[in-house]
Amino acid sequence: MSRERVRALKARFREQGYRLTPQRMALIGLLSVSERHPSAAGLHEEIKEQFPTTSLATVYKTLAVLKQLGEVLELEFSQQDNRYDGRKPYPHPHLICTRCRKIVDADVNLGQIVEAAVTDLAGYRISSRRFDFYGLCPECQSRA
Amino acid sequence: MSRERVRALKARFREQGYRLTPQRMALIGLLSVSERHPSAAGLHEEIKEQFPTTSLATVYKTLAVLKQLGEVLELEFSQQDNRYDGRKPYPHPHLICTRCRKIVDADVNLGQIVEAAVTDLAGYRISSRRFDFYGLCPECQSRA
DNA sequence: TTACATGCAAATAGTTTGCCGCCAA
DNA sequence: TTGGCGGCAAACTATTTGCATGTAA
Repeated sequence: MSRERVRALKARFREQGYRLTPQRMALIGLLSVSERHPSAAGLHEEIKEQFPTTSLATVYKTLAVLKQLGEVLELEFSQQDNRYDGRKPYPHPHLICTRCRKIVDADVNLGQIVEAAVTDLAGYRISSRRFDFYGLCPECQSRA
Repeated sequence: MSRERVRALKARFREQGYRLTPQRMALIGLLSVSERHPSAAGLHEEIKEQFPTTSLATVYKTLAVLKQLGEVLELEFSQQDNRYDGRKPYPHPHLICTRCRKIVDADVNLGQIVEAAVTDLAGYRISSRRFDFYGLCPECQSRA
């Protein structure tokens, strides 16, 4: 539940010696609620509704802190905004619409399926993984 | 075998009405051989050994053609160079070292394992997928 | 011959950084 | 009180684009 997630994130900030500024609390609140895997720019737009002077740089800097704490999952893209998940900061599969760029969680536990196979694969120490599915969401299919 | 791959790629260029310039043939040759998932800049460096005047823009433009033909797999990253695979242009899992950035193919057929589950997942029409594993390669582990 | 490709340079865009003033602890 | 933080602007970097020249077919 998002209220708990907010509390947990604030606690982690405090215990790691990071200051809890209004901007950071706002970002934590948004990330704890959003299921839409927002971009930094999107988060910035939302935060400005509460704190109009907030800069995009601050959003990026706070996301960097959260990444370092392992409290946000970053989905990298090369020519589009990266997308962030603060509700489920651990690797999990997504459904990514190649048209509208909507990202939702895939309801299939691929992690467990291949867990045994990937913990020590070819001598690698696996620390993270990325299972993404690209395709058209139902809405875009009907628009086509 | 890479000689066949070269032939196939040249044929596809011709049949699609694309010209086979020396630069393009060099790039096709490199992509058909390289198992290291090179970056555009890396390919540019290699091509310049054969054709010193070749520009990076031409490399990108030719990669764009190959992408459109579905003859190269592009692995996107946000703050590092994208990486390309012209030998196996279809989705397949990789092992990506988070330290040295080396990328090798993962010898596990995840695609087949979850094939049935993902062809029509949550109403999406899946067209592509990305299964990447991040971690330390054996070399980097021993250096740590 | 001529439409398409090359190569240069400039533009683009997401992200990061430097610096100074400010405020959370 | 004070060292970390926010905000602004500039820097950075991978990639894309525009255009004049060159060349594959």
